[in-house]
Formats: sequence, structure tokens, C-alpha cells
Amino acid sequence: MTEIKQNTLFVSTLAKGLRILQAFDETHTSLSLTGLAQITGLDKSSVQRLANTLHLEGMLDKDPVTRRYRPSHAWLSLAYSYFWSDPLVARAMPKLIDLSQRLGETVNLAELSGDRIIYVTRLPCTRTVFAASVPGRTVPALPTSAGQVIIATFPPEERAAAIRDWHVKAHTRHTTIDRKTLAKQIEEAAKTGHAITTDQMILGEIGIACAICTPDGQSRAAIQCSVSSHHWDKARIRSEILPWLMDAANTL
Amino acid sequence: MTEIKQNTLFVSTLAKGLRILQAFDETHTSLSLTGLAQITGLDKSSVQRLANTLHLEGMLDKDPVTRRYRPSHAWLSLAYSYFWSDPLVARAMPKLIDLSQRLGETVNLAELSGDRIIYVTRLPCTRTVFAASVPGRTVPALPTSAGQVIIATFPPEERAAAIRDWHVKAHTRHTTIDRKTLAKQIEEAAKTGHAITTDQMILGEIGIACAICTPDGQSRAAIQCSVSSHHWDKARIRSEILPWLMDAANTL
DNA sequence: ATGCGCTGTATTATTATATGATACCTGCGT
DNA sequence: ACGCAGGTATCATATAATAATACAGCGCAT
Repeated sequence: MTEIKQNTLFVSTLAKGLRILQAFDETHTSLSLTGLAQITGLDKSSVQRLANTLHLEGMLDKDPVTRRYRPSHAWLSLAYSYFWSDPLVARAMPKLIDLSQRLGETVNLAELSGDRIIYVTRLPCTRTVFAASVPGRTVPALPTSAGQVIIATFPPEERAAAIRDWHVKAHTRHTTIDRKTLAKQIEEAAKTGHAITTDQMILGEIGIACAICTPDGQSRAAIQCSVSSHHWDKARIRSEILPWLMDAANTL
Repeated sequence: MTEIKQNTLFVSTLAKGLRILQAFDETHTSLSLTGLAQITGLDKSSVQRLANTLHLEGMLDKDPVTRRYRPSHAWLSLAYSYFWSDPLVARAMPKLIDLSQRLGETVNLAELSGDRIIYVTRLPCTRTVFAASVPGRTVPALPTSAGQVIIATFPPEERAAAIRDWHVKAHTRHTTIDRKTLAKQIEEAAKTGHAITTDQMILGEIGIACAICTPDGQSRAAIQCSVSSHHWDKARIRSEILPWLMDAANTL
């Protein structure tokens, strides 16, 4: 079928099984056999066998009456294993907790994943949209505070390449998609050591981020704080939030 | 190899791939090829092909120098999909946030998963051990506050079966493993509508839980709060924490 | 330096095993 | 009562996973 990857070290059956798992997302919270077949593009019979296997192995729950499949608790167990495998999580967690208590605002550990930012751990302190309160969400890196502050640590060519090539997508009507503007913002982040963005992914949300650097000065992660623009302005953010964020990021 | 499950609807290759993923846990945060082979019991060649496939599909990161495999960010994306698929998470999140702010203590959404409790979302408010601060952790249901309060909602026979059959394992030297005692505690939970346990999974930790019931009175989930026994005693917990927990659980 | 052992990589013949077409069953709506 | 959609079960076929084997790289000890 898929003609590429005719490598003998590539197990296409397993790859197909993974496509079943990845068919579930924000909009597809439960899927029928035929739904899975449509999304994955796999044969109905294949989906039947693969989904059945995933079910027997505890990776998919199956509603006995609707026969629809759903992600199982095992998906959370995998995340749990991830948290242990990422050394930054254990190091950052106590500082994140302190920060969230001190600021009374949502703080996140964000990491670079390809050209996107993934929120690895989130400590929501105020009611917000659901997507912003659970870990694992990914968003384009370029227009977000965490992304900008990470890119700002890159050597010049890599930084330019990111600004030129990385994908952006408007999530709100105010998402910055102009690459000239993004370049300026990233340059600013390089100078000041932080980035503040507004209305990028969610309207009314301000993001503040500081990079977590390795000893060589490079960065793949950031500490990020999300606040409401109804309660905060940039001046107050700079005086009341930034110093704490900076300190936490620098001691990691 | 595995002689059972010779069902034509069972794709053993996929099942083997899943075993690779599940080889990672608290103690195995990164694994070499041979390490994977040992843990999974699979042939070295199979592991090579399966791990390679998982790597190419973005499910495993590979350290280019040590050649060791690690969980990838994709594992968090799966958790993200889970959060959307579980309707309880979206309903509970705002209440959990309010609770954590009001109490200033760690609150969790716990669900029953077989004979174990899985912490689905966690809002840590005080520094604690790492395992207690990230979602996805599972523990035996019987001795934990959340487990007891859930089992307490079961009809008599199911409750008895759980107390008799479900697995328990001592995590601390004070973990309750005596089933008579557990039966009493669960009966107490049925009467009072809540459960309070001490030193069950972590020394110095007190757990308080209230069940989240469906209209028919059954329960598969609980709101749980963890506090330190150095700062709290049962009387103060009952007066200052319980009413809020109860309220949150009852309105879900 | 030399050789050994360990771990990861690549290749191959063999056949086990995934495939997808097909037929059957069930429940729902008309 | 009927047709249809979605889920389930069966089966012949050849694709694609298997595991044995050989090769390469690295560290370690002699």
C-alpha cells in the first residue's frame, strides 16, 4: 500500500496501529470502526483487527452498546512514564509549584517539539479554556512566548531558518503570522531574555516566557506564565511576574 | 511464540509493539536495544525492527550517541487526547481549580481503573514527592481514600468481591493490607460519604476523598485531596476541607 | 598494541501471519 | 416489512514479519 519505507526494518503493521491511536484528538473523542477507517485511510478489515487488538491489550476502551472506541487509561500511564523520562520535569516541578503559589497565576513548563511548543506540565490557577488547562497540548512555536524565547537562544543561522521555515497558523484573529514581525519579537526576546505575547492562541490571554538554558546557552524549553489581559497589563507583568519567572528559569 | 490468542482478529505484531512502549516506567526511563529485549522478552531482531519503527513514527526518541530509546513528546499528545475523550475531566477541571485555590492544597481527580486508582488530573499546591505531582500514576484502589469511597458506592456483592479479591501491595510500612480493616474503612466511607486515609502510599500524607456519583448512585471516580500530616489533623480536615470537597463532588 | 566481549546494525531465506474480499448478522429508520 | 449502515466472522493468498546470522564499532583488559 504505502510504497515508501520498504525497509525491512520497518514494521508497517505497527505503524498502522499507531495511526489508529493518533486518530483520536480534540474533535474525535470517540470513534466507530468506520470512523477509524475513514480517518486513518486503512481498510475496514485492518481497522477491525488493529482496533480489536488495541482493545484486548487495554489501549482502547470499547463502549459495549455503541461499539465505539475511546482512549483508555493506558494513555495516561504512558504520559506518566514520559514524565519520569524527561529529567527537566522533575527538576522544574518544585519551582513551578512555588511560582504558581506565589503568583496565583497559571504556570507551564513548555518544550520545543519540532517546530511546535508542547506544554509538558501545567499548573492552572484560574479558570480558563479547557485546552489551556491540560498538559500535552501543542501549538506552533513561532508566535508563542515560549517559542520565541527558545528560538532567541539559537545561533543566528538556525534562528533565521526557524523564522523563515517554521509553520505558523492563526488561532485567533490576532495571531501574529507576519514573519518580519515575528523576527523583531524574537530579536527583542534575545535582548531582554523574555517574551510577552498577547492574543496568540486564545483571545484575552497574555503569555510570558523565559528560556531554560543548558550550560552552552542553548535552549529547548521555557517556563511560561499565562494571565488574563483583563487583569494584567505589561507594566505590571514586568514588575510583578517577570522577576520571579526569570529567577526560576535561570536556576534550572 | 505466544501460543494463546491465535485469533485471526488479533494482530500480534501490534501487541508486541505496545510491549515496547510499556517497557518504560519509573525505573526504566531510557532503554537500550538489549534492555528492551530483556524486559519485553522479545527477540533482539524483533525489538530492533519494532523500536526502529516506533522511532521513525515519532513515538520514541533515540539518543544519537548512546543509541538509547526514550519516550517522546507523542506520549503527552496521547494523554491530551485522553483528556478530551473523558467527559469528566472537562466537567471537573474548573471545580478542581477553584478547590485548589480555596484550600491551598493538592487536589486530584481520581478514577477507577480495574482494581487500581489512576490519578487523571493533579493540581499540586505544595512541594511533594514527584510521583504525587504528575498525572497518570496508578495505585491499588483498596487502601487509598479515593478507592475506598468509590468501592463504598458499589452494591453489597460487588463491594464484598472487591474487598476479597482486589490486589493490595504495601507501599509504606503503614499501608493497610488487612482486608478486615479495609472492609471496616469502606463501610465507614459508605456511611459518611467520605474516606480519610493516612500513610498509605507516602509517609506523612493524608488522603481525603469524596465520590463522584452518576445519577444511579454508582461511582467510578472521586475528588481527592492530599495534605501533609505535619500540618493537618483529622478534625481540622473535617471542618476546613471536607465541606468543600463534598460540595464539589456532589455537583459533578 | 592486540584480542575479547558487548551492543547496535544490516542481510537473508523461510513461513508464519497480516491482508482484504466476501458473506453474515444485527439494529435502526422509513 | 424492508433496506441500509455498521459491526462481525471466515478464508485463500501472498505479503511482510521473523529469527538466524554475519558484520561493524566501541570499550576494556591483557
